[in-house]
Amino acid sequence: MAKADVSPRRTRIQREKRQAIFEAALDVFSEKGLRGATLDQIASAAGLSKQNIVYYFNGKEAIYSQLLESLLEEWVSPLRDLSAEGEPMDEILTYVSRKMEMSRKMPRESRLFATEILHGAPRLGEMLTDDLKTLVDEKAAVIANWMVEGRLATIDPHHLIFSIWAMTQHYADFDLQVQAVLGPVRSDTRFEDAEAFIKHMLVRALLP
Amino acid sequence: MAKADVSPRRTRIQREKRQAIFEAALDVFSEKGLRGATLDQIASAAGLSKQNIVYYFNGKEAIYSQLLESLLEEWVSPLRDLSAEGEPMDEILTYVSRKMEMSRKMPRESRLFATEILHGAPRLGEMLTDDLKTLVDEKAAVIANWMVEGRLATIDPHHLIFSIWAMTQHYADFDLQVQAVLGPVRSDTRFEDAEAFIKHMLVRALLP
DNA sequence: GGTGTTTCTGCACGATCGGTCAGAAAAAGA
DNA sequence: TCTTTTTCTGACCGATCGTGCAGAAACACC
Repeated sequence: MAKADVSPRRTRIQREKRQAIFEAALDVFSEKGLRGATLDQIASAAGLSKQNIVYYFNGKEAIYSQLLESLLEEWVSPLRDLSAEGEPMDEILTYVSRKMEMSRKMPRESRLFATEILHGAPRLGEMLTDDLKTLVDEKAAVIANWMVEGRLATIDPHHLIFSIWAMTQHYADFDLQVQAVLGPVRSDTRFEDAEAFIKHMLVRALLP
Repeated sequence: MAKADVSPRRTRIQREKRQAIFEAALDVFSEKGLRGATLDQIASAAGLSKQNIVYYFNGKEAIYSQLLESLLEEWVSPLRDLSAEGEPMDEILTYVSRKMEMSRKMPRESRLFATEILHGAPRLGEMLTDDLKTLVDEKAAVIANWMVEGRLATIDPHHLIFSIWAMTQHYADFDLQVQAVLGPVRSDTRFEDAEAFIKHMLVRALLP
């Protein structure tokens, strides 16, 4: 589907500049959205001229699409790493830890995906119904199996995964609201507190 | 602050047209965002001309701001109705029910607020740090008191509220992803299943 | 140093969008 | 009915934005 570069052969300058553009685009797109962002803003943030941006990417949409695509694999890696071989509760709590770490360290990526899905995800489309669904179904089956074995309490594995997504990503996507409500005093430990809270809830819900 | 109409005196036509514009704007803004939406799209959706839209509102931003403001009170009403006089578990589960009902019946409003906060909420600002913080602090205190009285297990009330926001709104804001993952088969009961799941988790977490 | 390729810029076009304004049309009030 | 106010429209403007293109500048290779 992706008409991606048939020749991934890139010069040093191409690699550097493309990376700089990606970094700048992540900044601008995550803050303003696809339509709110302008090529000038991205160019300025990348320290390049607008025309030079167009030289490396065929237009604004191309940057956006390729940026999304380049981030997708890392974005779902925590779930992919959830292993059927591990200790059930450990695996799930590790998953929560990694998701919270991403909310802390990659809020721009979280907001980028959130905005995309929120607005219809025209650029993800099959990625959701195919790849993501397959991955989630597979991991849900692993969790369901743990429940059958009596190693976890029985709850719906799909909604369990949804609830982990929701709670962890909430602290990235809605960080502004969280900070506004918590105030400056309690806000300095909000990520640690949130992680402890989520894990506490999940342990209570999942202990056999 | 709001230079809102000093005279709320409105003719019948004004009321009807303003309402039609609000309805159309909610459609367009929730789908495309503030910058992605155009006056022509709103006008077309409202069955009016672009100039007529400008006649009733002073520009696009004004529609957006007044729309947000007009929805805010209803949006937080479920939390406002959480009563210290009620039975603790009932009150919290009723709150979840009402939030899920809003995700089901008011997804446009949910996405509108989500996008606004996600992108910095320049139009809410003090509304969050003042009104919302006050409301949440007040209700968190109510819940904390229930815990002191031994009527609920002790967990952090603020993060409890955040987790309810996150889980319930997830099914509105990320409905596309939820549907993609669940598939058409399981998706028809997704709201009922989600509500049951969330309540189950909260009961487990909150039972003394 | 010469040559071909890659990288970058100046210029400018066309499209879109938000907003203005005079005046027409419709409604309300007398 | 006549007048006043409200409502609506057509024409248009300035600004912004994405994009194309010719050619300059920088670079790589021999």
